[in-house]
Amino acid sequence: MSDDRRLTEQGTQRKQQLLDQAAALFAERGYAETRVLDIVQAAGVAKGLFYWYFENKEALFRELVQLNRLRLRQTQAAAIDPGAEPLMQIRQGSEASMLYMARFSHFFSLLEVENLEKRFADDLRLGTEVHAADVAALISVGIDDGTIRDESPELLAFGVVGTVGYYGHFHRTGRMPMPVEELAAFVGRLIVCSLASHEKTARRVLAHPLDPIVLAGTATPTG
Amino acid sequence: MSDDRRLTEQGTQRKQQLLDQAAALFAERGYAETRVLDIVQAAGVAKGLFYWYFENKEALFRELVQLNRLRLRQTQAAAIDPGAEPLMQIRQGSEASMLYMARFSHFFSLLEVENLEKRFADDLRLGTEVHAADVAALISVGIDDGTIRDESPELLAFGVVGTVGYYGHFHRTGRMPMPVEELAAFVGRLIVCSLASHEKTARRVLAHPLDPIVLAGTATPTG
Amino acid sequence: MSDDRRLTEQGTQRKQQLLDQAAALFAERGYAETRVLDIVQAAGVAKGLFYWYFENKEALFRELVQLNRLRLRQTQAAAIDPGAEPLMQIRQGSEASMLYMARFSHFFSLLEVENLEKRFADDLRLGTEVHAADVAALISVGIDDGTIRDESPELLAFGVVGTVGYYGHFHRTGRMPMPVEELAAFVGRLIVCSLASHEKTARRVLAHPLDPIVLAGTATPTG
Amino acid sequence: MSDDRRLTEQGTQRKQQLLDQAAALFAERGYAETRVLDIVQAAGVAKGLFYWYFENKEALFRELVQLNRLRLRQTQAAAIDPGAEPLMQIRQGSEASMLYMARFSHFFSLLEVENLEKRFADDLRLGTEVHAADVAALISVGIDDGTIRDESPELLAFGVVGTVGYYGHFHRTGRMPMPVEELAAFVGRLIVCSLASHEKTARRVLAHPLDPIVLAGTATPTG
DNA sequence: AATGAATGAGGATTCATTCAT
DNA sequence: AATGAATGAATCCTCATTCAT
Repeated sequence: MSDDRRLTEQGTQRKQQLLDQAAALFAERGYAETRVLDIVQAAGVAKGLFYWYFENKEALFRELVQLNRLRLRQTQAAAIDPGAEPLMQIRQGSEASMLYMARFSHFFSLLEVENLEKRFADDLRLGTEVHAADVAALISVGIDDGTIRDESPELLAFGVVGTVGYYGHFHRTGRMPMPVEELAAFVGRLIVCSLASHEKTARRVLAHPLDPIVLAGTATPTG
Repeated sequence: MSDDRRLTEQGTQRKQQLLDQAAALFAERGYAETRVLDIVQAAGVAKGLFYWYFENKEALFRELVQLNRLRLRQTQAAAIDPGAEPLMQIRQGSEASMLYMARFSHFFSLLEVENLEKRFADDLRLGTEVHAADVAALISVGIDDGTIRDESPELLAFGVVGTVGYYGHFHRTGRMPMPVEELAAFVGRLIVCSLASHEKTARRVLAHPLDPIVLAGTATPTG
Repeated sequence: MSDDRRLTEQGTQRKQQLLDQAAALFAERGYAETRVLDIVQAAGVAKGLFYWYFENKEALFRELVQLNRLRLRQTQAAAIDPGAEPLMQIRQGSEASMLYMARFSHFFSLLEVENLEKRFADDLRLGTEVHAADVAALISVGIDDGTIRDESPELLAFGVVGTVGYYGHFHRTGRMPMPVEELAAFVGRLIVCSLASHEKTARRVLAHPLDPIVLAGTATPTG
Repeated sequence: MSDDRRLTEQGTQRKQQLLDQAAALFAERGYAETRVLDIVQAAGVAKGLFYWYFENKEALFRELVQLNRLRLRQTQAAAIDPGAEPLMQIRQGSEASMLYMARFSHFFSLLEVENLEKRFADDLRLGTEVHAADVAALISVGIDDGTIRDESPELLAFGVVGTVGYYGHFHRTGRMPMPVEELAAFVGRLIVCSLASHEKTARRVLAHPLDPIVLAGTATPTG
């Protein structure tokens, strides 16, 4: 592949198919352990075709990561009620993230490669960094209006992102034997409790259940 | 290498040296990206010598993980006051873990390899699993005596382990620009707040500072 | 492509365009280093089209060589005055060759591929061989009439061909910072001096300048 | 291979062996057409071993070129009598070059890759460039003392280098069916005639035969 | 004529592991 | 213990060529 050429309808599908198969394989056995040959074989095409659509294996990976990040953000945005109080927005975002991660776990596994593949670090980090910044902003507001404990917003924000990430991870690796919705709700509660400045604030935010969450990109088989 | 033969004084040092260099390289660029050649070059010895001390690359990795796990547990055990209340013990263990992770970050990175290398999953998982079980037991006691929120102990325990893990990770990746002691204290507070059943419980547990924590294995040059 | 089918007007142009681009690329980076993809991209058409006009890459190359050889011979023939003395004819042919090589340098580079691509050796060799034979015949006459040194005509002929070839090469590779006409005149002088049996013969042949030389194929955009 | 490591006696031999085989193959079928596999198979070793001694195929090639250039210069230096007149020195150098090129023709073929492999152009050009500069210096002296025709020394020098190169080439490609010594003598004569300012100068320089020429590096099987 | 898609043989390079000394 | 040498399976990627539309 040389540049961003124009793809036909069929071409677009084929590319998507390769992305899908690659995502599944990466999630199943890891990036390094997945050969280009595995991907094309899974898609039932010849090896050379891979390079018609992608510069190389790494480029495919990056495309995958980018795509995923975009969708997660869309899901979060859709789940958050801009009019709600900060703590509530954080809760909404967290639960949405959990559900998204569970739904597209094979995709999301990719984001955990962070340590093994240093060369992807920046791409991957970007995701949490942006998310953390969003949360930090909400926390600042919460601290100002007294609903959130007065600690460093950045530090607390990393806690939120981390908690979501870890439970997602535990869920993916099969250590959370429960419906995702239940887990998501639990994580929401945990985060609210860890941030709330007072018991009653926490209780108030947790009082009523959230609206059902709609995941982005559900239509395509890619997930 | 065939079996666990007896090593001379020099041999032991040489082996330790290889373990150290490997740990540093694994942490820096990941397992798959670190070649045996890199390790021996870093240690300044010939390639063939590697196999005098280790069955193969994987065996070295496992040895590293095991060693690390052992030390972490020792550190935690030393930091925990068996007579203190559950929440306090959890706090002590968490802070100790944070300090340990910061001190031996190059070692600790290994525990995050989890996803990429499926074949190490079990070895690695063991660590968090055991830790989580310990914490869960303490949480159960706390729930019974009313100091900890009445949620699934297992779920909450994963939160504790996860929080420690994530902040450790963020710290390693240079996103926590502060002294480790401060970060450790923050994490302790966060965990206490997320678990405590009531504000006053949290306040009580957080009232006085912890005893200074002694890290295991500090003596060796490896540590 | 299967046989020599009849091309439409546009088809002929398209083919010529591909030949041109290929010639330029071959000259610039060599045969093996030029991919079919490069050629079609340079021509702005799709890859598949290449095979509509050419059997394969090798066939294109041979076509190019043949075309080039033909033109060179035409140019030489036009420049030579059949009535002049042998040494003069050789001089005329040499200068004409130099000018041709300079004018169509991208084409002419092809004749130097000889060594790398053994499979083209015969095609390419043919060119110099024929040229050398022509020159040798003239030399024989010159030896007989005493104007040319009495050495093996074949050996001397290769010297003429070689000299022209080398200076052409040096010129192409940018090591002759002077107008081609001047270089051509120099080469003519050098060859005359190297062949002439006596000083006065050389002086006589070099006494007057040559008629202006007309290059073959100048009309086409290819040239 | 990483850097310039220290080789054992055996290692040095093995490396030389690979260089030899590669030189022979490159000369026989060209650089691009020679696979690393061919080289190691010719040497009877495993593929991987190639990379123990050479960075890659290109590095081997460069090493070969460099080695060859060095030897040629040594041969030339040994053949030239510093006390002789310029034209004589040029004659001596030219004949020595011819003999060297014939003796190590498989090596020397490499220098003709010039056009095909643009990426080697600089390495290869260096050889002729240096040679031409040496000759040009001698020519300048000859022009000053009136023994050489008054033309641009640089231009004339390229003629000398080119003539030697071309006859060497013709010889290698089997078009000079005669003993090398004879061909070398002929080339010497041709060059002298092409440069000499007067017949008598040429005659004087060509009057007596040259001392026998000793080739550099004859001892090793490498040539 | 023309295009984008698809094929697959082929070649370079890496690297864990073994071997001889 | 230690070294340099050797092995070869594994894998990425290239690119001429063919195909379907």
